[in-house]
Amino acid sequence: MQYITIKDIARALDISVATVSRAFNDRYGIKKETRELVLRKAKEMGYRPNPIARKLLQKQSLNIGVIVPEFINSFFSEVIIGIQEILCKKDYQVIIMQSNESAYLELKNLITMENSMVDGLLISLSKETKNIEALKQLIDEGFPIVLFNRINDTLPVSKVIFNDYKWALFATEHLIEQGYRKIFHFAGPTHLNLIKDRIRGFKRAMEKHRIPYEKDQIIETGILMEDGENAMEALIQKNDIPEAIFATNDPTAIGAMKVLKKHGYNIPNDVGLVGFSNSKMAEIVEPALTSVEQPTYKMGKTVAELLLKQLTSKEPVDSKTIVMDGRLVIRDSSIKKLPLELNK
Amino acid sequence: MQYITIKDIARALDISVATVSRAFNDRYGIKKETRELVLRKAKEMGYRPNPIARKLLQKQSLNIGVIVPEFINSFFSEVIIGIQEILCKKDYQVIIMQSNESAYLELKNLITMENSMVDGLLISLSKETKNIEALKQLIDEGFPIVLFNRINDTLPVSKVIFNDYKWALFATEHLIEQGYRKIFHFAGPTHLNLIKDRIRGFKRAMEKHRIPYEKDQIIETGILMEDGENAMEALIQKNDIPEAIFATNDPTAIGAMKVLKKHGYNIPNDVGLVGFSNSKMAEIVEPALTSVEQPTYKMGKTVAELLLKQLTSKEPVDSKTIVMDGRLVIRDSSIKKLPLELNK
DNA sequence: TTGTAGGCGTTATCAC
DNA sequence: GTGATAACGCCTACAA
Repeated sequence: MQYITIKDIARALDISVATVSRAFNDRYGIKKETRELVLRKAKEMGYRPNPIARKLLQKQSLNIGVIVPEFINSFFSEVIIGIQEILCKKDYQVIIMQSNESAYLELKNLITMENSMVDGLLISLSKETKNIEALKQLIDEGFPIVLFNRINDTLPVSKVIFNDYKWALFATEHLIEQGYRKIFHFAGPTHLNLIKDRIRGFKRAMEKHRIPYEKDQIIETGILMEDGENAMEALIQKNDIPEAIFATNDPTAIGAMKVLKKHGYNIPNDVGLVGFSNSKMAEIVEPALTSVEQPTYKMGKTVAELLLKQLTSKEPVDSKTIVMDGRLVIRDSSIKKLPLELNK
Repeated sequence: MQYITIKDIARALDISVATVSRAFNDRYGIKKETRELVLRKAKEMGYRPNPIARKLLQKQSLNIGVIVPEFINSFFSEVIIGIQEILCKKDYQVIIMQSNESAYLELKNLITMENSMVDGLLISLSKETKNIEALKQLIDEGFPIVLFNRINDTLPVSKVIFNDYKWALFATEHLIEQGYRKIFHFAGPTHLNLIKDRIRGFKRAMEKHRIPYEKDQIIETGILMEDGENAMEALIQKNDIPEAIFATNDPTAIGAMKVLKKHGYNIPNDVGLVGFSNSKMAEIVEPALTSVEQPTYKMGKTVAELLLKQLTSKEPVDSKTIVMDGRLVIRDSSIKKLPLELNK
């Protein structure tokens, strides 16, 4: 591949490279005819500006790094689409890396990104991440970073999160309103903020409705389907069957559903179920799973816009935290059938 | 962010930039002590080489573009993980773009990639793509491209595909072996090679087992769950109920399943079902869906390796087509229950 | 309005 | 073994 440069154009037209350069940039300071001449010739020769040269000069890579735990599940894929939507328009390129939920890989990604001179970073922490020193240092150096979804409260940067507390509260309240009382919460890794918030929401709902609950009704399960299966299996072994479960995400809810069905329990009549994230799977399982929908795409756009603001404004931008709202998608898994319907 | 350059190091040590540069590159041609001195100082000053300057000099961006129809469903996400696995190790960065199954957007992505001077391109065509002129031209110019999964036969480049014919044949044969005779095929957009191959496989299986079938047992449905729903709904309206359906992917199979169940049909006893791609959803629906598993991750790695070979070898590399194998994951949706079991 | 020249950070080719 | 210096492709003072 031989690329045409402004030198080639300059030579072809017997003018200086400066003039050619001006034709593309300076809207003034160049004679209209020259400008048009250059532009025509450039098109004819198939010239395309070399972005790398420009990047070297402007000291920016126009690359933004995105580090997410994974993008197999649609949650992060959808966020990424939102991110790209905004950044591509501004000629940024998005480099996506997965931490695979590993703190080690996350750090490695971080370093790779740093070395590759990305202009900014959008990060959702792995479930393992506890040590945030490297991140903190980067932030302290003034490197533009926005955290989203899986954040760490103590880091002084802009953040975009979901109102996990509120929607965990609503989700639990929904179960209460359906008449369920002995409600369990399958929680994820409790050192994550968003998991803590969901637990808080669960507790608040129970307290608000004056429903007593035991500590062990909140079970730390992990975030995979198997985790939900295992937790449910353990409860069944103990013969400690909940009336309903509010699970911290869809996979664990579906895992629980699987095991419950296997053991002959009817959902929603014996056990009600609510998940979180409203994945594609929630629509497909039977009964369809009630779940909290999160504005993934919009979250992506918001994160990107926040970073963009930091990147473009010359003065340091105050970091702020944007809290996004969702909605509860109510499906069969949490709506007790009336006796009438049952008889059908 | 102020970056340290080799100039800074040179100045600090009162030596020339050439020597500093050599310390990082030439393993010889520099005194050991000087080398160590430079390395130590560099570390101390927090020096990191500027990849952009290097790229400018070597005339390569170390960026690889990947264009896929979407990455919400896990198929392409998994392929991308394989791609990254290989390319990141070789210091390439991967730029991912989605065509959203739109030929227009695909072309736009292609142009963006071209302008951003990626060193190579990995492409899976959108379902709409018919006009391949732009791609053809790029290939003719010698631009390194590898196609995968959704390919176009006529383009003279390396390709990585799945053995759709064989596994469509096996999938259909599996249904035949289970005793199903009136088997329908829900096909996707028939101008895609992989869809054609799956249709061929279906036909071959039927012919091999001397099962007569009508043309309208092959239905072009699209690739979404709704497409499967609509096609099934239409069949039910016509009261033309298949004994089994081999669907071109999991979503359409699951769409059909949904509608069949709604109308009171038992799967697998009234209607057998087989999908394609073995998505997460296949495990979760009820009954679990028999589906053809494709080696997505390995496909990604293979595609990337093929491109890498082109990128590194100096002589033009012969383009070849690699055909990958999978397996049929047999689940409940296609295994007729014996009367004994039915009585339970 | 146009051209000359210097520089972005690196590597490579010469001399010395 | 080391140091000037010229690239890579582009932009931008400054001079003409």
